[in-house]
Amino acid sequence: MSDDVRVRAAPAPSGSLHVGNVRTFLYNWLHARHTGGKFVLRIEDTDTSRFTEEAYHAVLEDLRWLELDWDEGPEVEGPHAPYRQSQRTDLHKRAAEQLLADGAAYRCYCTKQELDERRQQAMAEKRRPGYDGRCSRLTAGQIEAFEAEGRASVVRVRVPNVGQSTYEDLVIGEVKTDLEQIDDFAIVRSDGAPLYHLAVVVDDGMMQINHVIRGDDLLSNTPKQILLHAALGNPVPRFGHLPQVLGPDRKPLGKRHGSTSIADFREAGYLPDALVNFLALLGWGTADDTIMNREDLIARFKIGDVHPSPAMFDTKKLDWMNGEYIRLLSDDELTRLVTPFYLKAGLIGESPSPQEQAKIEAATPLIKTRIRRLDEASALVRGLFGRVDIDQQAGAKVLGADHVGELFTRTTQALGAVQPWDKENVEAALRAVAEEMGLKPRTAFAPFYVAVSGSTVSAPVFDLMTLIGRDECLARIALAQEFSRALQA
RNA sequence: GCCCCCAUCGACCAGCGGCCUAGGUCUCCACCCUUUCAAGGUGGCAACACGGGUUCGAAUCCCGUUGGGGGCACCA
Repeated sequence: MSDDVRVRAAPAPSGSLHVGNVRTFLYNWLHARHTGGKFVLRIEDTDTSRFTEEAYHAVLEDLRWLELDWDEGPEVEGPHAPYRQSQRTDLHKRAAEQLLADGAAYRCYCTKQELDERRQQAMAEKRRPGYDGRCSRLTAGQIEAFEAEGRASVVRVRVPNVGQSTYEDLVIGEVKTDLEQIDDFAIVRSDGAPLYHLAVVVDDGMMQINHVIRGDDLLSNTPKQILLHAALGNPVPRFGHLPQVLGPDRKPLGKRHGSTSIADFREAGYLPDALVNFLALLGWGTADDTIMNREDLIARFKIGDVHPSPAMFDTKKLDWMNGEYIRLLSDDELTRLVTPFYLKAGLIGESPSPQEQAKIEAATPLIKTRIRRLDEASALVRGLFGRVDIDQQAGAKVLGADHVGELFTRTTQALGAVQPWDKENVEAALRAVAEEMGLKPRTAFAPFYVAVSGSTVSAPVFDLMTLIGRDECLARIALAQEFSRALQA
């Protein structure tokens, strides 16, 4: 039982999750699923001023969208509830009292101002700017005097200043820290609010988390947490530190890199499976396989194989991979997924008519190999849902050619005779005209792309023409004919 | 200033002392296919940061340099 892996994700709810954090959660999730352990979700919402209920729900929604399911946590609950840190402060305070009683911690009466001054002085003298531990040496009389004075105090942990803290990191390997480098850190604020290190350690301990996998920005804090676990009498969990996810400028991925939240990726038309696959490969990989579904990932992922060096978030590869996943979709699935994007692009209304619905479905096989993100689809099939203004550049480039007038005239005649109006016949008619005029296919058909789609880039034109019908086709060709004449004049 | 972590093609990974003439994927380039754009197929360019060791043998182990990142809070 106690051998079962228990990991956790501990997001601070500040809106839609950032891809870097998601990668961390994913690795926790994969580690839990690979080992048959439990994945716990705990919301670290202690800083109530910064976090909203809305942001909290956004986090849960992101995880659900990504299909990273949690075994214990908000809404599913579990034996270690509550799973919101803000509801656990009493537990944290009690732990602090215990540490105080055991002598593992002490009250520090230095004021914020005093600490700031000393820190600045230390910096000026090029010394390490940490706390010097003076309140740990207070006499009973001095403490009494401070208390009588009504001085506020923080609670600090006594950290020995000799010796080393050593642990075996799951991804980095052995990590040694001289305890001299760690000063007596605060665990409770002067207003009584428990601080981060206390809260995590207490919660991880009570929730029996035995593998802590997190970003390496917490690496140098790990000895503190190991100390705290020991002081609290907890079994010390194993730690694994994941390197940063970098932006294209090789700086840690952040807000200034633009759209990096899960909500952004969802809106741009990335699929959760693609994102999961891609993120899994950011810091880990196999010799041969790139496209791996969740089962593959779970089967092959080993936390010990994670690369200890930082990885750059490369959108190009994500785009490619997303395209691969789109092509893996059935037509029905793809239709269902792109429809909201057509709505957003204004191609269709809230509740499409049967005719519109038929077009939506007919468009799917036409876009499937042509998009890498769902939001790219509407541009390719816009002409299917209504007339599109001719793009000036495309028009000038294609419709200005000498053969265009005759091509349009002859084609109009040919299309008038097509019977029945289906793709084979439409295509045959156009090819026949091209051949009569001795035109290469690409020069013969380009004008029709512009006439029908307004652009030279779109879904295949024979399909579009067939779908919009003869009358509409002839009308658009007539319009393009005018455009062409205007150019000649 | 002090401490810690990291270092293979442009990018992501493989490599755990000989299988390495360093492999795969994305990107890029060329060609093929082709109604545009894609998709698909074939081929190509491209890397062990540097310097010292250890060893019969090093991309792999050790040390240093350089470069990148993180930390040193009554933030998380």
